[in-house]
Amino acid sequence: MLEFAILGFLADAPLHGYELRRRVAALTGHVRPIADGTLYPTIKRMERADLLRRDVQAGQTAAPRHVLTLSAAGHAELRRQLRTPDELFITDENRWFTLLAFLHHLDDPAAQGAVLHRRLDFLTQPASFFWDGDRPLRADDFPDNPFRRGLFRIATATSRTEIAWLREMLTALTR
Amino acid sequence: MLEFAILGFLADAPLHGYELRRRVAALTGHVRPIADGTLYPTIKRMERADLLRRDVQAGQTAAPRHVLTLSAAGHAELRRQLRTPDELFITDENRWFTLLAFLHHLDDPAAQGAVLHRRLDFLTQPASFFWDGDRPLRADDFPDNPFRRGLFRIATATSRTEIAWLREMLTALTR
DNA sequence: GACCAATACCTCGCCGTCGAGGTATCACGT
DNA sequence: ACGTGATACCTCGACGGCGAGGTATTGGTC
Repeated sequence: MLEFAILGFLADAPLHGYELRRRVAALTGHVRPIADGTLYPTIKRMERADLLRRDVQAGQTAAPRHVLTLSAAGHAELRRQLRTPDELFITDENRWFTLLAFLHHLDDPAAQGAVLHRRLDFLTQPASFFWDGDRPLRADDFPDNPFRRGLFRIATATSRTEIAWLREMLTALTR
Repeated sequence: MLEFAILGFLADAPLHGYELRRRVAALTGHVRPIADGTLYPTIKRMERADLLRRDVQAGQTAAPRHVLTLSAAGHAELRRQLRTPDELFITDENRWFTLLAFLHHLDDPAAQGAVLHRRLDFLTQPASFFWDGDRPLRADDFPDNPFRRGLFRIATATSRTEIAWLREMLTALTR
């Protein structure tokens, strides 16, 4: 997840770790802040895997900045993950949003459309938060529980908006 | 997270592990399926912490079922977590939805209202997925990136719906 | 009678993330 | 000259969750 976000942001532009941290925090950290102790080991791991290059820039600011640049292998890995994302990236809203933030890096409208289609399929499947055996429960099944009713109301509104957008996008992409 | 969902479902009714697994999967697994190897060790941990009791029911079905019942300490722990949730439960949509699913177990309208208010405060804060220094970027800042525009459109619609619902609920709760 | 799927529970090793600590430099106020 | 806050990077122990394995029983099929 974090690795994916790093690939995405570095594909936008080379950055040093601290700035990367701020951007990742804004994108996902709005929701789930990212710790120092997570970021730097991840960068090291990606460096060892040759996904990125590190150029130390001494001077200027306080501490020497390590400017991170995506390698060719890094670009390839980003495109691979964008083209064939894990199921979690389709179903988990946090991950899906991150995917969407970088989908423009996949320079192939058909492949982009395929990804959007997977999300649309997921959203249009019958689903519920609660079941009675095989019967999906709805808001009306909780007349005395305003919180669960709210849950359904918010989820329905969100998914309607997104489905509408996905249909628009798919029409535009295949035209 | 998983522990919280278990507390919530067992507060609804005593369940055996397998059924618990299905319910947790429907609530969060819609988004993030939960593995066997996560559930059972968690149950054990909670049993050791006296949050729940286990009664083995031999016979009937295939393997002997372990019916799990929330203890008084378990109920207290659930209420404690509902009353003073970690920040992550307010900001992360997945966690927030789980919280909402069980907020009715907090039998105190004022405390319920306080939790809703925290969420409302979070949603009405200025926020963006992307920043240019201190300036939050908007959909119009990405004229050539339909995916990021979509991101903004979906996020805005979701948050509007939820804010409206929260305001309604808060009026109803304090009346 | 043999086989297989479904039910139900369990173990273990691995990995990503967190949180609390630490280091060093520069800018700024007093 | 001194302290403080911001910048920037790093380490390490702990923990939650995953995935791949395993066991045992029941009920149905060939």
